[in-house]
Amino acid sequence: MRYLIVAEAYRDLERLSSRLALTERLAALLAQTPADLLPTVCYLCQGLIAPEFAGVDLGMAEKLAVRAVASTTGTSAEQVAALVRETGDLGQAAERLLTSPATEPAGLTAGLEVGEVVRTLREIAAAEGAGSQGRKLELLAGLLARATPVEACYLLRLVTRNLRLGIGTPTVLDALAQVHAGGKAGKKVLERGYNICCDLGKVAATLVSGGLAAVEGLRVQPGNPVRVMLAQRLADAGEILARLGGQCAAEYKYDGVRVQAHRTADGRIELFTRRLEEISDQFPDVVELLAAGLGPSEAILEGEVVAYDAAAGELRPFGEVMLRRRKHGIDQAVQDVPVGLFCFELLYADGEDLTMLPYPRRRAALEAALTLSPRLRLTTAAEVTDPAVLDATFAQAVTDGCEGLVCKSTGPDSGYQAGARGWQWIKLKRDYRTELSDTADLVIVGAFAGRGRRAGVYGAVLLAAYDADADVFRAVTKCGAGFTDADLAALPARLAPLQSPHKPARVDARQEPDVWFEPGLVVEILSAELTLSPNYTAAWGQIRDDAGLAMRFPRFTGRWRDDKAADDATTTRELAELFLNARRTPAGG
DNA sequence: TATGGCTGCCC
DNA sequence: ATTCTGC
DNA sequence: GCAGAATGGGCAGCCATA
Repeated sequence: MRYLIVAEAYRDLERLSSRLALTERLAALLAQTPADLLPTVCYLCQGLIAPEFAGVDLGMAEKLAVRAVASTTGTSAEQVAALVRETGDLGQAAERLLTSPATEPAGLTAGLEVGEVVRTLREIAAAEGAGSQGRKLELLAGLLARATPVEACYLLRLVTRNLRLGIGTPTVLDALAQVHAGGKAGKKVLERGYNICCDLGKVAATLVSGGLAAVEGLRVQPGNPVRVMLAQRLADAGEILARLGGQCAAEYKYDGVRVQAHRTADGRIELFTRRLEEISDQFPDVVELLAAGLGPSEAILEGEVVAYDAAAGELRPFGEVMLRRRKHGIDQAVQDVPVGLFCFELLYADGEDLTMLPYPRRRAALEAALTLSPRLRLTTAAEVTDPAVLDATFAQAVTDGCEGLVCKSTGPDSGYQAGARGWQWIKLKRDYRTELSDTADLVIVGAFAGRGRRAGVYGAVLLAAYDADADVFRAVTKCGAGFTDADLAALPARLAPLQSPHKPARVDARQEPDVWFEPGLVVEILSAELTLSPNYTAAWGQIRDDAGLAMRFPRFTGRWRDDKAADDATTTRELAELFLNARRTPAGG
């Protein structure tokens, strides 16, 4: 099958926006795909070359791809990068370069085969060791040299993991159902199949070879990760309870790494992250905890791995558990950063799929399946029916060092919805509630060119706090979330008078924005918390010698502080105080 | 051998 | 992770 | 309300290069 067929389908998809039309066009592509290539084309439509949990990393992304484009088109990497900045899309930039008369010796571009595209990308993924970057570059450049401009465009978007077609896995499932399962009716079955095996190619192959019945026959199986259930967000206790039918189980939301632990029939224990990465090697202590404390001979359970001082009963911040995400020096790291596993779900036990059971029964089964120990624990949970009690529970959770609560439905609808972000689980976090959150009024000192749908406007801004002692503005975060299209459209005009050809004298930042601005425009920024930062210079040295402050999950609140001048902005001293107060009293007032 | 850029993956 | 937008 | 696509900080690993 020619890759051009796929690329042209992509081109059509990109121009559509109605979901029905997208599904229709995708179905047409799948319908003309030979059965043996169907799994591959499904992966390609997901922006993958293998199932997520296969662990295939290209080790190549935009920067290397830019060099490959430069090499193929006989331009410089700087020129390609400039075009990327202008168009907001490497695929488009390459397509333009390949189409220009200077580089196109007409007719020489025979085009690619789907098979060779995938084979070559796998070869790129496999390349490692000295000289591997050059090899990856060569391989991609080789493909590009024979690709038509449209093929090059989507090949590059595939490599940069940014297909931008307006379709995701749910739409591919829709299309698959339409083509091979006799219409929309099959969608639910396919969805379920995908959610429990996490392999769209396998679902497609199963469907084609054995029909819908075969897909229905796919089973949850220890050793094969299940797509995790996700939570909605809400800021108000009353609303949450209303959504959950007046009653919920409020569980502490720990700030760590979510893991899905599998014990297979042979007794091995494997840990997967929420994005299906295998991380058993990084947490041998967690594997041991489960080996000792997990009853069922086969099981799938979920919990949060949290840096945890068991002796003090103290939950440690997120950053500490991240130090455990390493490949080398694990033994030392295990000693340096002790962790606990706080369990909250049991999906499978002793041959039985529990995902259809309502939450209370799963929780009971979880409790029965575990022999708890100081580091192997259950999440703190409470049945709640009163908004005031929910608020109090929330406050306690934050005081105890948690992010907040996950409020879970206890009703008949409370099965484990693999892969779904439904309303059976609702998150309540401190920063969702403006009155409890720390906002800062920060000064825009720079901006970055937008990508994709933000091409042509700024995609993010560089923000600084005011160091009143030095009369300098020190960078504290970038921010691109929270801006509406209208906000973004308005930004260039607001900032134009402040634009500077170089970093302004009163700005202290290590980042290199595409455009600098004299401090003048102030915006309100909300964040989950302040963190120590090796990259941002706000309050540098005030808390720790070699660190400044940055923001976790920054977003624009929508409030332009036109009433404030730059030196009325939040000061670095105030940020330092906020940081220190947050550490002493997690409840924050 | 040390450093820095890039990548991938946690949140 | 959070947030916005088109359907 | 779903699905998709914008965007954040920061760490470790790997490779290229000074």
